[in-house]
Amino acid sequence: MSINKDLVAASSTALVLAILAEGDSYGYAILKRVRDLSGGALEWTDGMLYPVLHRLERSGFIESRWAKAESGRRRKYYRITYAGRDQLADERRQWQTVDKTLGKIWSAIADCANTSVNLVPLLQRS
Amino acid sequence: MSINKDLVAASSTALVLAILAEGDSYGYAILKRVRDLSGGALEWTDGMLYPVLHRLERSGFIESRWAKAESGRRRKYYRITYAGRDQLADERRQWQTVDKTLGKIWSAIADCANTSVNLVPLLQRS
DNA sequence: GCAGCATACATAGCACTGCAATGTATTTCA
DNA sequence: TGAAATACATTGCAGTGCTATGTATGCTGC
Repeated sequence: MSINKDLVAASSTALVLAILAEGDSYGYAILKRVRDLSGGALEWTDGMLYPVLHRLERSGFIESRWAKAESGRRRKYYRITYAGRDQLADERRQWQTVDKTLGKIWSAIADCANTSVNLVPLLQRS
Repeated sequence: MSINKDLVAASSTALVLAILAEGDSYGYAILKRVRDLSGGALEWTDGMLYPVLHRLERSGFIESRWAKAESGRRRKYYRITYAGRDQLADERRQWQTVDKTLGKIWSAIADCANTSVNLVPLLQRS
């Protein structure tokens, strides 16, 4: 299943901030975490994630430091700031508001389908 | 509460299609339905909705016809197509996939916060 | 030693998108 | 008669972003 770009974009900030709220991390590891969490449904590209990280850093929601792994690899670790935690809470609130709205209309459709099951085919044909 | 534009955009197709799956409707009524469903949190502008409706029509997900209300007002009624119903199912599936992903990481954070409650303040200050 | 792969990060131009701002039209009501 | 409500339309400017591409380095098998 491919997830459309709007939805990826709309959820990316919340996901990145939440993953960093779990603990400091770096780009490559974040990519893998997103893939794991989504069961493979969300496959972000490098080209997408890094600009997101840079944007979040510019906004003051995360901060970074270069470090070296035991293997000798350099990594850029990101960490969520206090402002970032606030933003995450806001993102979460917004997501849940919209989710609740969608949930309502989806329930309403399910009710319509059940009560009008005999009428819908007729209406559709005329 | 204002919902950011990405999230509005990402949810607008699903919302419009779902509202029309409930029953035929027209622009102005859709605006009011969205406001009602969201408890006032989602206030779409005309300028946003009509291009969305036109786009969905171009894509074949909805179709339209002009009619006159009892009051004499002209209205453009929109109706979801079969293709539109398929698209709605897809949109729903995608939303729920991402919602589930977010739910997992939000739960994980809640667990982190609970188990590390004594450590977090110390780590943050150093 | 070397090539291929994995690990890690960077970036910009082209393509695209979209909505704020603005406009039109008509009915209702004080 | 004018303001408000009801109803729809549209585009240019502003903004956004991700595809495509690139750099760097460690690891491993041959």
